[in-house]
Amino acid sequence: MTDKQRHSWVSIRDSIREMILNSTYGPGDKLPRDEEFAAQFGCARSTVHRAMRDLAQSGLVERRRKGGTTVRRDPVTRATLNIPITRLEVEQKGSTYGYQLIRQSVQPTSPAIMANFALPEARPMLRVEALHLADSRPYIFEDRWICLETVPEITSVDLTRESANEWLVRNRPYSRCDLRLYARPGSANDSEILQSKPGDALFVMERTTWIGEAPITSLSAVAHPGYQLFTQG
Amino acid sequence: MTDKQRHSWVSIRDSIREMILNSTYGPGDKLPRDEEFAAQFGCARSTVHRAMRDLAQSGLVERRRKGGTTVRRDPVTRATLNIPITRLEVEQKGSTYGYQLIRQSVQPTSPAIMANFALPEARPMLRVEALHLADSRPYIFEDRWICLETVPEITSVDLTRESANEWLVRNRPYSRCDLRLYARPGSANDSEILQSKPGDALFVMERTTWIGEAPITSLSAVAHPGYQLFTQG
DNA sequence: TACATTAATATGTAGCTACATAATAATGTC
DNA sequence: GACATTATTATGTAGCTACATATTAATGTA
Repeated sequence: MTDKQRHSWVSIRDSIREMILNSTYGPGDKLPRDEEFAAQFGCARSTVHRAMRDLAQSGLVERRRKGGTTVRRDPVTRATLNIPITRLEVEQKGSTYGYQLIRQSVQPTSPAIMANFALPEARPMLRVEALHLADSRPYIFEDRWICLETVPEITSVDLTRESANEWLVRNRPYSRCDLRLYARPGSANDSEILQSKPGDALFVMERTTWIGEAPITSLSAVAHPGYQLFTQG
Repeated sequence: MTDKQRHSWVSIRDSIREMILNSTYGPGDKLPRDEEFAAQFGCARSTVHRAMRDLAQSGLVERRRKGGTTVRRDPVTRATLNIPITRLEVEQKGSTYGYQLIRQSVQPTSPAIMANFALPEARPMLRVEALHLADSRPYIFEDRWICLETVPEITSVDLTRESANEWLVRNRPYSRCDLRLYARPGSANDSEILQSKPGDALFVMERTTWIGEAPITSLSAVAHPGYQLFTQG
């Protein structure tokens, strides 16, 4: 009795995931070809393909041309982080956003920033240190380097009024973003800026972006004690 | 001269992104319909659709049926975190993996864990405290709660030999995963287990997973001082 | 046997059609 | 004018065909 109802790729995906879950296909096993699954489910290969692409993206299976599809031996947890503009993050929590430029100057790239960009030699960059506030309390301190060759217009932006964070995100989409997250103890300098106590544990987000091969910006954002980063399911 | 060469959805996506980048379409603007773009580029609507889906997923545009496609006013940085099994993470760094069960006992759900699962009432859970080691040094300490109703088989697993982390990830795929990341100062207890100094800043990853509506596990993983979490671009 | 060449194969992509779905706009009725 | 009903519209999905691409397997040759 061939079922003639249409099958959504979501239901196909769930069926295949279920089979992997209940060990019909175990870790390392090769799955049937898309065409076979299509025949089995009574749907088109394109529908199976869509389902498979999703399973591959979520890290459950691996696909290789000619090699076929295999269940990953070492499943990974893949989570998508949503990092909004800081102002919006603050406002969404119902707080009043504040912004404060601390320092800005043109400098040659520091070794650490060169490493972030994987640059072989130093380039002129604008270094901007600024503080984001929530209800007048320090929220996130950012130490940002902006590549002047890639973003020359930044010099004509009044960074005392508009944060570089916001200007860049609105005016300079990027094609690649590297992220690094870690914790570090607050220094004396942190204490002063973030009004934290020395010895507080601070959450640090380092972000480096490119457009094509050209470096845009690299920054380290240090959050106030108690800050938490969530996934948006 | 209509170009009859085939256009890949990647190149279409890049073209549209480029237009958004160079302000042909600004934040909040409505983009042309897929069909119009297709005519403009000389490709099929499905190709534009594929490109648009990618742009929507990366957070640059928003799509709504009938409403059309608009450039997001508040672009977000979307980054995908890859959280592998701890053993593999350690081995991939070239270190020798070690594992040590510290405690395990059946307990009613603690209020904090109930909140993570959004459970209205307590359920019997297996609480497992274990330490992952890299080259015999503490790497990550995990305090895990496993729902016995959803995963009854866990009671027959010898958790002194195999980590719950590994058993679950191999045997219990999840459909939903919530993640929370933050920093906290090390306590005296942490110092003992992680061999950290009191006052060290510790990186904490809290992870809660479900299969369908059923809770699987909720854990807090505390990493050794110096631990960093990366995105895999 | 060793190595280069060729064939086979499973996934990946582009293009088309047809229809589904959600959200807005237009319309009708009281 | 207020509200329910209906049409319109842009995206979303399913199915099909054809071809591209990467990789393995098979084959041929020295």
